[in-house]
Amino acid sequence: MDKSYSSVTESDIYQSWESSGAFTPKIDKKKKPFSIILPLPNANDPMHMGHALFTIEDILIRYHRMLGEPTLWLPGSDHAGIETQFVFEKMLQKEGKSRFDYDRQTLYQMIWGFVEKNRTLNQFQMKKLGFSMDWTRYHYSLETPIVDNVLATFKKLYDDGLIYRDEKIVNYCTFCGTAFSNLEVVHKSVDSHLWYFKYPVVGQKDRYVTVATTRPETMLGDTAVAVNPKDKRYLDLKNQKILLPLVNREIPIIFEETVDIKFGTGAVKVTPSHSPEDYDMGKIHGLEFIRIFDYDGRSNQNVPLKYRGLFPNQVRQMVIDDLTAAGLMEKIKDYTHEVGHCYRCSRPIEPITAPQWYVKIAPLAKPAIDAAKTGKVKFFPVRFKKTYIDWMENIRDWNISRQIVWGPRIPAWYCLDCHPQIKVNFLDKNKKIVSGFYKDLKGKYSVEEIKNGLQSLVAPVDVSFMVEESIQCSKCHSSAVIQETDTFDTWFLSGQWPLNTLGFNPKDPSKSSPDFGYFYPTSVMDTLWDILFFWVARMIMFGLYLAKDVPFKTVHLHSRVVDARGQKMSKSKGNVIDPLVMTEKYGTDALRMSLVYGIAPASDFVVSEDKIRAQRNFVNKIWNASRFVLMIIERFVEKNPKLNISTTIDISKLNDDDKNILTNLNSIISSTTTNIDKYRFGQASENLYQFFWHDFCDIYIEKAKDRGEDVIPVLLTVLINSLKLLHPFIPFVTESVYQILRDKAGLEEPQLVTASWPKEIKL
RNA sequence: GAAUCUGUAGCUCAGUUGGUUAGAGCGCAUCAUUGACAUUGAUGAGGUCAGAGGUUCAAGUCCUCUCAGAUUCACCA
Repeated sequence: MDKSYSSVTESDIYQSWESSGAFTPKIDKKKKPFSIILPLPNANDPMHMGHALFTIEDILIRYHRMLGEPTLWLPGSDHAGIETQFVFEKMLQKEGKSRFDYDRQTLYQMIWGFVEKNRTLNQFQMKKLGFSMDWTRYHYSLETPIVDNVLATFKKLYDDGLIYRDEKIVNYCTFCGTAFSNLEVVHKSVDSHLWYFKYPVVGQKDRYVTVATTRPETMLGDTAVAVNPKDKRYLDLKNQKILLPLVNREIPIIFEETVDIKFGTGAVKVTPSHSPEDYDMGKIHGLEFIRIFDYDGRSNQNVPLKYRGLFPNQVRQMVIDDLTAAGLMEKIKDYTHEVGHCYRCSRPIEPITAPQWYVKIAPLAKPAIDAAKTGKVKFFPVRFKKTYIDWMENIRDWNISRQIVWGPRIPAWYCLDCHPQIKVNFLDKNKKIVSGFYKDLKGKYSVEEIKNGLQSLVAPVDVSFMVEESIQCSKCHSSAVIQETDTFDTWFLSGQWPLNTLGFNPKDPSKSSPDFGYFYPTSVMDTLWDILFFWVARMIMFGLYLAKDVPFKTVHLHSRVVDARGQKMSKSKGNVIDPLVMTEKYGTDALRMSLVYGIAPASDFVVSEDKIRAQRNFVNKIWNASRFVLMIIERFVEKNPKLNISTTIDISKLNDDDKNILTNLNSIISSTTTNIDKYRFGQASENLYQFFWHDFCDIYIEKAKDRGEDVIPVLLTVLINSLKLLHPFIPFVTESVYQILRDKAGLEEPQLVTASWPKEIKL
């Protein structure tokens, strides 16, 4: 609202709504509820245009509230594991520090404090945008009861045999210091080269096998060369060995059908510890796994001395130089290929073997696929159903462990006395980093000192663990028991969000809160399509697994906001339009309207200041038209101080103009209702705009200027019904106008936010 | 490599199950208006709906192909 028109501010109106209790639904078993769980924003993140699109949810919520349904919009915010830690580490970096300067308890406390400072900011901002959320039911993902539930879910999965540890090849970012799921890897096309190396065959002078590779540096970890058994060029190499150059290790030649005869030379160097395909080959052929890069990104003791302690690109150059010098470089060709990059820091991902925690996903995915196929969960737009099912049918086991601090730790405990081969990293009393195997450190450091200064531990996959917290080992009764330092993938927690925010009890579902029984499954999950797999799919799986029902009946995927050049808005590109700046400049109503006006579902759409300005003019129009109606009423009251204002329409007294506008009103009531029901917000807002501005203002009101007081009932009826229809889109101005009208014309309903949705008028 | 989406007025985009002269906002032109309107109103110009073929009484809308662009998924050296 343009502030110059009224002394009532948007925040006054918001407060009056909130304090009236309008946002807090009352459970009424006789009525069907309507509920939406807010896609939880990151707690440390200020709002951007993407969040402003929650306007769509507010439209649904306000509409259903006006229909008289007990309506819940449940807000919350997420600790956002890796995202937040990444932001925090950037701050540390500016101070010349790093995460390695702190033990994990201290680091956790520091991040906690950082998030607490920012956590209320986006709440304030959501209120600015007029979102009618039930703040009495607000949740934060690290609240103790929520975390307890998440840990209980882990326990249940474990008891059901769906949790396991394995040392597979994972997507590891050595800069972020953690593994990622496949979804978190961004594939980018990179211009590089194919290097052709000659590997000598053992015992055969001048017989070489030439391999082609994009990653020369990994050759130090080769443990085989693979050729296709049908490849005639290599038939003589059965049972022969290769002498790996630079390393002088004898490695076998294996025959593997998956090797493409046509690619390169048809011979592949095999590095099982640093390539996903080679890992599979290594498993099938029982090859040696030699990991040559450590989790800090540097080469380790598994390579010859001169190559140790270096980053991959440094090793690459040395290997190329040394092979060239040895006359083993056959040729170098240009080659473009896809390389995985960290979605967080954009550095190349190092495929690396590491022990991780996994969820067996197939048993969870199956019911979630069925739910989509049978329509228990509906998708809008429907094309996303196919995307969802395709993805779910090809899903792989879910790596839920992250080697970061910020987030709940995986509830598993190891006994260091039973498993002295566990490696620990910690800060000693003097704050110096100590790394090593427990068996070597045992005499020198107490368990307490290790625990207090702990940064991380690495436990081989064959060690046993306990899933109940205890002070003693259940086998040897040692008190050297230490908790896993891996934390959960954020989505493991947020995947259970609808359950946990509504008070589901995973230990005993019958003891869940009344909210859960009433509001679950929720009505709609509205979110951006880019977290369909990350979040929506996981919520469906967890919902069905834990509560035996889907978490929401409809998934509505909304559009993505892009800039005028079609680019995704992001801080690093500097093309962000700040919704709060727009709110200040043009009013919240104008911003909201511009976010839904004329948009198609789930396609990118452009927000520009022009568009917002156009909607500001519309909001002004509403204000001014209302002022005109008020003026007519005031004149009437001056002349007839003792008469009441009537909104009752006497059909026999209507002229053609009256009949026309009322017919149009009826049709806009019915079209707006179906358009919102079918998520056609763009159409709904366009029709309303057209009706109000042209049918009502330009035609009816213009003609009304020449008429007497008899115009008042129709004028008021159309205005009030229009305000109601517009209210979900344009809440502030409509409410403020309505309340003035209420006082002048003696209307019954106290506020628009809880007023009844219009019904067609009988003519 | 697989899948999906997009191509409609100068710009940004709507167009629901195929149905009369294809719509909006911004911009542009002309006129009017400053007594609801930090303006607004009236009128108008501007489109072979990417291209080709097909189905149909009827296609922007359905089918096939071509061209152009975007995105997502994917372990190919």
